[in-house]
Amino acid sequence: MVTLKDVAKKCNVSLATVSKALNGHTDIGEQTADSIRQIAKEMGYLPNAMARALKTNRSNNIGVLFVDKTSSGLTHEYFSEILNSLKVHAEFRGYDITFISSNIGSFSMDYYEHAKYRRCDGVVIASVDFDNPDVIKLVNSEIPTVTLDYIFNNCFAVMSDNITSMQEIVSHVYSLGHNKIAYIHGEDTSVTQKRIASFYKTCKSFGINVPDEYVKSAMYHDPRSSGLATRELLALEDRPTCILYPDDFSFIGGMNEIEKQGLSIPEDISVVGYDGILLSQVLRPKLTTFRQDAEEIGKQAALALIDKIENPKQFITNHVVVKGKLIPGDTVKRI
Amino acid sequence: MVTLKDVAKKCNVSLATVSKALNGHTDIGEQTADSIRQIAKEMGYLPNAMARALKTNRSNNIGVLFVDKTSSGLTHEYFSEILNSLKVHAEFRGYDITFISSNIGSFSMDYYEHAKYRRCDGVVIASVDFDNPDVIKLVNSEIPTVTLDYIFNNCFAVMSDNITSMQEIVSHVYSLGHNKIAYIHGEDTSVTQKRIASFYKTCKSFGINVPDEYVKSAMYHDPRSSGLATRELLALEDRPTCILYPDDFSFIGGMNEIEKQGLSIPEDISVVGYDGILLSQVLRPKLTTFRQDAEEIGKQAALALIDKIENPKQFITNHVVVKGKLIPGDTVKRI
DNA sequence: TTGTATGCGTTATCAT
DNA sequence: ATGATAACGCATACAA
Repeated sequence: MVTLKDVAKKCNVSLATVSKALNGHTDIGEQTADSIRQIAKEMGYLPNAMARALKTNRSNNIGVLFVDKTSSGLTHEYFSEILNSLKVHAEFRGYDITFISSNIGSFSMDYYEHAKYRRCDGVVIASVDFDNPDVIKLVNSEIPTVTLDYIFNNCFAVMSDNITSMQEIVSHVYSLGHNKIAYIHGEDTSVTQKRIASFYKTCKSFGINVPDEYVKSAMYHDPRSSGLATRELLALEDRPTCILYPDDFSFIGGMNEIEKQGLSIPEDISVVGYDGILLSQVLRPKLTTFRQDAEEIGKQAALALIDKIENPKQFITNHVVVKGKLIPGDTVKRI
Repeated sequence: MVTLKDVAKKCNVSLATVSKALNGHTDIGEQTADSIRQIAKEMGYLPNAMARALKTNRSNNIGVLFVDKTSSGLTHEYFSEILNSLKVHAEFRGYDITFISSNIGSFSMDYYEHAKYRRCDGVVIASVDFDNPDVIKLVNSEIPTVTLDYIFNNCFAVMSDNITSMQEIVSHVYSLGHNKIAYIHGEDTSVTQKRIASFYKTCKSFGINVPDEYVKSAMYHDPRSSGLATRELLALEDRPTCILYPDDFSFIGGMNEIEKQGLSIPEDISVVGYDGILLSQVLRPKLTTFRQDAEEIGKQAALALIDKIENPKQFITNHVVVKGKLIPGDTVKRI
């Protein structure tokens, strides 16, 4: 381990001078600084992040909290895309990413304690379970936080645009002649509530009547439950002409059910997914879906959090809405 | 921030005593220790990981290096499952996970420097690009490392069993009467080489002749290239009766091509995937595939690395092979 | 412009 | 059984 002290000795200057030179302070002679940097590099000097953090009380490390009931958060492509984007943009700004969880080591810490223990400068919370007391404790703590797809009143939030997205989907489907539109939605979350409300509202704006039996409950990322809902919808006396799914992956369950009944997409029934994951783009017929801009969501989260960390005084806590984009495919027939 | 000093003051003992009590040293009086622990808890004391790391030269943090040419590593379900498992088991042993990358902040560090800077106690390397000089530098450094699916001579490796898996796949297909078996493989990596060799060897052991045109090159996780390869195979004069794909996701490309030609699975052509991702289990017909035990791979990687970190002297650097499992589906017809 | 000295919070050594 | 103290590597206030 080569330390500042070693470099100082080699350079015949004081430790403080080396520190300043390496950190680009202006009160060091031009050539002195240059030669110090040069020698430090030659010696393979690397700052010790721990020592620096201890001294400055800043770890340059941001925590990521993914709580998923199924603990499959990472295998959900939407989240892994966000995580990747978050990582890229945080790293660009000099921050590393550490996962936060409870149960670290033999005894358990809650999220706040874990983040505090690691001296995270901030935490990004992507979770379905915002009612979790531990999550609430973290959000209300002095640690800067940013939430995804959920708004706390004292915490910056990055929201995917669930209102507009449903508007666009319904409008698209309606413009192709459909007015018997069914919606299979995911489990009850604030995101789901928004989508449902927007679904009803948009339908109403077009004068579309939505019978109760056209709105089915299923689970996100779960083809089985969407398959069951699909079966129910297909069994209706007055069958819908188009079904909206909770997400692209769940649609697979619907697809299976539809094919099983000898129906074909989109000739006999039209369908729309949600998320725009890779899968939706490689299925044939190509799935009509709504692409959430996960890259942008991750980026906004990183930038907002870092801004909050670095400029706490002037930071304005509000929320930003990230627009997605309808991706027309070949699964909605013009009728 | 409540520190050891604060607790010491409250307890009317010295700072050293508190430290010992909290760390379970035996040279502290039973009741003293108890009351100290009690009070520390009440005061909400949390150790400062940075200070501790500085002093002990151990960060209780392990780095994860995912290099993917497409930088889509995380969106590959196989890897995200491994990552999740790694995380769970590392956390259980008291270690947190931090991503390692180059380009941290404005200037770039290589992987070794990054890991060193963060004082990672060890690094897990999951990468396709093991030729990368920076990866090699890291592996050859003093930092304990564990590689996934690649063997360096001085580094513990966790290997998925690519030899046996191909044996099982070919045996299964052969047992159902196929002897015209085509293999679409991924890009050239050591994993691919093993699978190809095992494919040829197993075929030979059954007396199956494999014409050169039955072995096609495509890319992992890329339905397009597998789709093209499928087209070529289907155009063959002497068409194979079964096609093995690089992975489940790539199979989608083949599926599209097969359907496009009006053929059906498995009546007209049989197919087998690889990986056993969620998707393979929800498609209908259910895809016959080989499930890699990503959970076990992540676990073994975590345990081996931590063992290497905590018992460097007695640690034996070798490799462990994690067996997967053939998951018969409905895509291979008995002929 | 450069150097000295202090302390961040902890662990560990050595006294007592 | 308990306490005083040094040291980990660094940044910084202050002195020179």
